[in-house]
Amino acid sequence: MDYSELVKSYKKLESTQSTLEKTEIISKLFINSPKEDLDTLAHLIRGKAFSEWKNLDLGIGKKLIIKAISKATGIKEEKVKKEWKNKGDLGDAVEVIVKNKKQQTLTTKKLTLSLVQENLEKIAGAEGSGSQSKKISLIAELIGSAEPEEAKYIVRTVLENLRIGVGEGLVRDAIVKAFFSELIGLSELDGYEITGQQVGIDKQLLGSISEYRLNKVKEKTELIEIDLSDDGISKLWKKEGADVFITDRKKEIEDRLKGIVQHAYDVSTDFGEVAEVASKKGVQGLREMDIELFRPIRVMLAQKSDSMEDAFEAVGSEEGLAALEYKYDGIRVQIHKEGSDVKIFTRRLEEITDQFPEIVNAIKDSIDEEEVIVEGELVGFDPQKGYLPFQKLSKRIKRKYNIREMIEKIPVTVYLFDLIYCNGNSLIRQNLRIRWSKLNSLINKIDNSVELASHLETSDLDKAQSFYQKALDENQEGIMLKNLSKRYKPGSRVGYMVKLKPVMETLDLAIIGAEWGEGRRRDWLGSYKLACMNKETGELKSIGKMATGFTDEQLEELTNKLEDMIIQEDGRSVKLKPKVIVEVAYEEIQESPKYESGYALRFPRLVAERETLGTGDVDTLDRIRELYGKQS
DNA sequence: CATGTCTGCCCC
DNA sequence: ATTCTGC
DNA sequence: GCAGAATGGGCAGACATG
Repeated sequence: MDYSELVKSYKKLESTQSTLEKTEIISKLFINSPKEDLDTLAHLIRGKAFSEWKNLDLGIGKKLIIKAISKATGIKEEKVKKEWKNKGDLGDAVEVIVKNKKQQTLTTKKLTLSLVQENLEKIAGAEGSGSQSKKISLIAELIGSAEPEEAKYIVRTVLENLRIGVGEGLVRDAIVKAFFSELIGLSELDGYEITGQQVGIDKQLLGSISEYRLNKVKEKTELIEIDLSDDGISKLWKKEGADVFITDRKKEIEDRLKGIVQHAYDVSTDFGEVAEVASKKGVQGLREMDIELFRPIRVMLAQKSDSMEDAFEAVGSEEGLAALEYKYDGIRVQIHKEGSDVKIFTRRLEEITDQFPEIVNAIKDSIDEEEVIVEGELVGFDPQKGYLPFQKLSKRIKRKYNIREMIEKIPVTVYLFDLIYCNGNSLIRQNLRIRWSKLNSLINKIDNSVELASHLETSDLDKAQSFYQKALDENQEGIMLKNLSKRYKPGSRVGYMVKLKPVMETLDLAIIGAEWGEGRRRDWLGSYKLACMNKETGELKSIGKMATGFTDEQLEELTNKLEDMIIQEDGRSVKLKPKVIVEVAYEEIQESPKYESGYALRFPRLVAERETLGTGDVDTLDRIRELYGKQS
């Protein structure tokens, strides 16, 4: 497939916000794609170079892209940066630059999907001395062969930030639409006992089915009237002689198909594979895809809750019963074991087995079952000092050297809370009650670094409150609440699993700088540098940046106000007269190697603008120190 | 060889 | 991680 | 309610540079 064809679709996707339209555009691409491009297409459509589980990195960021653009076009880096600031997007910038350049040069070779993919693979494979310049050359080569619009999307793809509003859900729906529009093989779906070959098409889908496909359908189908819904089926197409019926239960069937595709993706984390199986083996093929040991599946995520009452409301079963667990401040891990082989994965499916050899051993000792996948939180825990802050634990995550030394310096414990797979059986469709009790039964409770998460099943709010308090007293983040009758849903933020954390005090801080935004924030200052007051010297000291919590309206207002206070501009960042004071929420104060105050905020976000305050009213460094001291 | 810059579907 | 936005 | 987008601190490692 020519890259230009994909680019046409990118453009359309970027220009509409309608999910139906987007699904339609993507599904057409899938339908028209040659078989050998399906895999590449499935990744590129989301702006990803590779499938997630493969652990391939491009190692390219904005700084190197600027060099590549400069190299490909002969435009100075400074000018590229200027255009970037101008457009609020490096892709938009390169488009303009290439457009101006094109007047002088002839286009070289035509870009195809496979050529783009090939270069991306070469980029990921480059390492060692001189590898950066090699990567830059490979990108420059693509940009050099690209039409302006193609260059735009190549740059965005390399940055893995396509900004066209296509995520996982849309690709899933598009796969359903592309390969199962006709719903041939309806009989394979649970609950529908249908023999023969029929085609069910919803009114909404009619617009998208091509004449060619319709005729194909006619060729191989034989009309049988089936009452799929309580209301019966429409005869519209029968009158015109097509063997197609319109069902009012389209949504149900479609949801079922989406569920099948979703499950296939959840266990494979690879839309390329899902698309290929859907195309070659159909629904049955997808259904046969299942969890495989040592191939991590996507984890289930929790929603936020504001109070214990809300939390119980969200997850409580009929009798108001819920499972409560500590929310440990560590790393979410999924651990696979087969005999004496153990692998540890993070929630982004990165493997961190080598970093935690003591956990590998402890798992072997704690679990006798041959094959399991368990899930838990890996926490820094020192028997002498108690739980360690996340910052300490994080020193171990990406470590390649001195691993042994760190086992003693930063000891860890893993608190298990879920069982996903056991001896050939996936448990994700089982409810939590079953998964938790089975997990309990297979953990040998011996004294090592593997424990079960602190867990309480109750419907009593008072008991829940004291459990929550206990978690906080032990320096954990809060608690999780889970519905015991619900299944494991990979990759989803589900409402029946919520987290509850205390509301932190807020700080009043001065805005002393900012950075111009990108994408939807291209016209606004999108990130704000904050400072507290050193009372002794009367100086404002930086304490971090804040970039979330405001509405679009607030962003616009703030930008307008702050534009008049710019003292100095340097590329994308501006220095500001400290006039605007904001109330900022955060989760924790951390020691910082980066900011003047020596501290930084963990997860800072805007609460409100404090229009009545001036720089004399901002919180002092002394107060920050005091709050920091109170944390542990 | 020491230091600085950049990167990460990084971890949170 | 958090938060807002549009569907 | 969901998915998507835009952004936070800080860590180790990999290269580039001098």
